[in-house]
Amino acid sequence: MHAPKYQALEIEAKWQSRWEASGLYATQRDETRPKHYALTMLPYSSGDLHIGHWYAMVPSDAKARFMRMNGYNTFFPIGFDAFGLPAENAAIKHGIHPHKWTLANVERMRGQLRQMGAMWAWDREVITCLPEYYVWTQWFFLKLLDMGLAYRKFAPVDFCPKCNTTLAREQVWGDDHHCERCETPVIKRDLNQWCFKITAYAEELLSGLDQIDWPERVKTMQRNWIGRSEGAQVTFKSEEGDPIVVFTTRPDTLWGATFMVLAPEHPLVEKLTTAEQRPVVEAYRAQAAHQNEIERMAVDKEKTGVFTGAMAINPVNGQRIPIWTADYVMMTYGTGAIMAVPAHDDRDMAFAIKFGLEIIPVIKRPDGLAKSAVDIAALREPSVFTAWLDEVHIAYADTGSELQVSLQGDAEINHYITQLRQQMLPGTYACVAGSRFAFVYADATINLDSFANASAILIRCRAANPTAREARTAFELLAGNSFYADVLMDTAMGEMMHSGTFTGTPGETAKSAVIDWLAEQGLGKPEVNYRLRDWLISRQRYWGCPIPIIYCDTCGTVPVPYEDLPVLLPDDAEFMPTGESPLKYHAGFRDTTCPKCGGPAHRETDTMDTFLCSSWYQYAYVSPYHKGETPFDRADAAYWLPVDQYTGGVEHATMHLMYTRFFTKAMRDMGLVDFDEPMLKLFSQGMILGEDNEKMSKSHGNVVNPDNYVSTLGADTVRAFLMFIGPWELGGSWSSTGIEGLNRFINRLWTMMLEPREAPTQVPGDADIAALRRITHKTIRSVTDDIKAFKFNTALAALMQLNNYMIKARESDVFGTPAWDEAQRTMVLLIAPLMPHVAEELWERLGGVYSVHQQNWPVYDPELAADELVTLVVQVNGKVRARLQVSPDITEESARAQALANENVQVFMNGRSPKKVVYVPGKLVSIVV
RNA sequence: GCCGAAGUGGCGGAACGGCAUACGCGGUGGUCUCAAAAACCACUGGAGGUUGCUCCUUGUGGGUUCGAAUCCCACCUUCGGCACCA
Repeated sequence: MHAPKYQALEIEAKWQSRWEASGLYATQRDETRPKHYALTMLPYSSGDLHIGHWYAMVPSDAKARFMRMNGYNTFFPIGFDAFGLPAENAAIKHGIHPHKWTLANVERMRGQLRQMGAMWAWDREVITCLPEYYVWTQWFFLKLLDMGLAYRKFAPVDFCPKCNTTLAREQVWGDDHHCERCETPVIKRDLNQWCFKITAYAEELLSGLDQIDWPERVKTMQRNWIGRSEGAQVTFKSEEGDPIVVFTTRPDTLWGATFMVLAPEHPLVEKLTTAEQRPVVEAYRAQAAHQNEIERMAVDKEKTGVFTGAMAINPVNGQRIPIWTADYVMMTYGTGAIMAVPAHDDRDMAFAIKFGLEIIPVIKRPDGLAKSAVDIAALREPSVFTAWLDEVHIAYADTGSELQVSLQGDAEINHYITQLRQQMLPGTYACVAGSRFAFVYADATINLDSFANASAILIRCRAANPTAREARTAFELLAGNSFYADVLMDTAMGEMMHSGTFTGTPGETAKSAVIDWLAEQGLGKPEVNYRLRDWLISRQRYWGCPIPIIYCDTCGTVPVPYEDLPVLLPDDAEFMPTGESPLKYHAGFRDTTCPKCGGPAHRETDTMDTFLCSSWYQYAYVSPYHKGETPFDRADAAYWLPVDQYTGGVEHATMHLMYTRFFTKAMRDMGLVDFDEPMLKLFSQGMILGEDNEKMSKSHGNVVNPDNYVSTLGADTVRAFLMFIGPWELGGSWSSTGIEGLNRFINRLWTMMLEPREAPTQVPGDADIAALRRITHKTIRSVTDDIKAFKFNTALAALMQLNNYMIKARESDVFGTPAWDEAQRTMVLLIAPLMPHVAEELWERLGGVYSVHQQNWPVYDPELAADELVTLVVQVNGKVRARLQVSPDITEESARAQALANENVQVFMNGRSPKKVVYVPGKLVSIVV
């Protein structure tokens, strides 16, 4: 007699239909039990469930099943993100209507999803392209418009020439600014576009991250994306009196502002430019505008810019400074104008050096480092000077032509300058740079602390040295010597200098002290800036949710009244390969009447970014296609929301995960929900790679089709393998031999559970029973902890160990004992979340009542799981020299005595007596001799 | 350049202050077979050896500790994100 063979396909088909027929996964509100809303990111209805979907969904399902067995009323819904360009492309290519194509795909994917054996709540499925769904997407648009969170503007926007549509900023990826979907580099276009004011929630989107249990990497990405900067707004004035407002994060460097830069698109450029400079400025602006049209320039391109001819007045010291325009200043961030402080900003430094603009350091290096290069020919008696340097222990190098001196701290610098001057020949000069910037002459020392001194320095140095005549600024005399390279610029928060009454203000308080003073003087105010941009939602495509807006010649932009929703997509649009949306040419859709005046009007023909559909889908699931005043049933929402555990790919960190947080905050403000964050916990899985460790793609030829494996080895094997690959958050590579190993495991498990055996004739020993129960309870403990922490790979490893143990144990006398039965039942319960079909079949064959998935998760008994003997490691001088099998409650004295008595330990102690003995109960004895 | 993650046998990985290499893959030998596959059993980090043993080994170099894959510092490599954001 042998066990029946493990027939995966038969078992899986049988249980899938039984689960469905018995409504095992139907959703039920149950106020008596704690709820758990588990959610995996909804798939796009591509028509094919690929291995990446399996990799994302299977562990998510396993965790949901685990929660269910732990007493939670668990909701694990599924649906389809069904709008989007692929459907439209299919329509153009194959002449199939996107609606038909999409629904056929959904039907196919439903079948594939069923094969996965997940506990999907099919009764709450949503498909985002159905009017019953998108009526609410449109409703949200109107609500946001009512709240002032939606607006239309004409501006240059990112446009994908392949998809023929605009994109939101966060949908443009990488160095080459390519389309997130098709990887084509984007171009800029000036268009009228609808935007959502996500920036209105910038501060809350940032601070809310502290309240949610999300992976740090995702939170960090969102923080960087939001890009909060604290600083001040400061108003400069042109000589003619035009206010020029700048944003700066370093108001403490204001005294070092030696020029200003306006973005080429800045409106003031036109006004400020002098007649003389107008031709070059106009040429530059034209070129900058043109560069926007074509591909973006290389990242580390040489800085460019032109002088406008105008001068500004630095409000803190009255200094006249030139106003330039350059494309390194962006019109879209801050005010589009900056004060340039080249001494403490590397971009301004590069620009100043290139164009010969003055540089005045105003912050002292916190490290006190200074350097000085002295021309040996400038010294009376070089040997006397070097002897002095040696005597006072000042480090220097002699290059043959100059002494390169390194100095530390004010006292040393001052002492050095005094000595140096005595040694210098008249008509020569030397410099000090770093913690102090000074030019030293036999008869004077001049600090580089103001425009006036800068010119004085330049005049004297030019007179002293013919090569200095080429220098345009005093600073350039330093920049020309590579010895100074690391002390020329410093961006640290240091003590202020050369800054009037603020001189001496320490770095820690400088920023706030200056901001307070600016506000008092009416010169500026505190200001926070964000890198985050508003969400551009218009898409020039057909297959999306229509934007419910009507344009009327008399009434202007008119929202479609709520009662007229939904604005339906016409089904008779013509799909031509023109690259333009068919809606634009569909008279029946486009031409309408104004809801206000009844006159002729036309509809908005752009549709919405599909990320809108997925921004609120988790709310739709609680009561799909809701009919009523709100997008979902309030009682259902109150019970299920918010999502307790979300899982999905990290690629959505700054897109979907940002959008849905924004939606939730807006929904709270419209009174729909009473919480601030949509998903309390998030787990971001890694990516599954091909067998060659490369990203799966058709061009690599390494794409794995899950259906091939599901139809031969069965879904449970595929599930188990995907979870066994490695830590879920790190992703991993497919392995065609690796999956065989998991199939082998299930087969061995099957045989171990079901292979008949005659009852043993001997009574088993107590120790054998205890050992079996010990590993059983230990396994419960580790599998429970591992699944809680999403460590499915180690959970499976623990189950394999139990299986290996039981395979041997079943040959012994413990077979058939209550301990054996306990081990078998436990095994089935523990595998249930991971391999739901095998578990159900084994459960039935063991005589369990339907269904294993409705059983309680086993609880381990710490006493049974406790080790009877532990291995005590004995180290001599940090090296393992012996291992003792001892009872875990051994006394310290006894442990020490046994350790010292060990033969091998004595060999390594070599007759010496222990200096120190470290005892860690249950772990080790460490002897130091 | 900045931020984040990761570097452990032939491979995926485990351990995350206390027995390095759990579990799986692959490999070697064996059982079964006319033979092969499957299945099962044994071995499998490297070097040495008198085989109930030693030395070496967790990207590199330092440090802390009785003890470091694990903690600290510096560096190298790979991957991901951001990048002229004032």
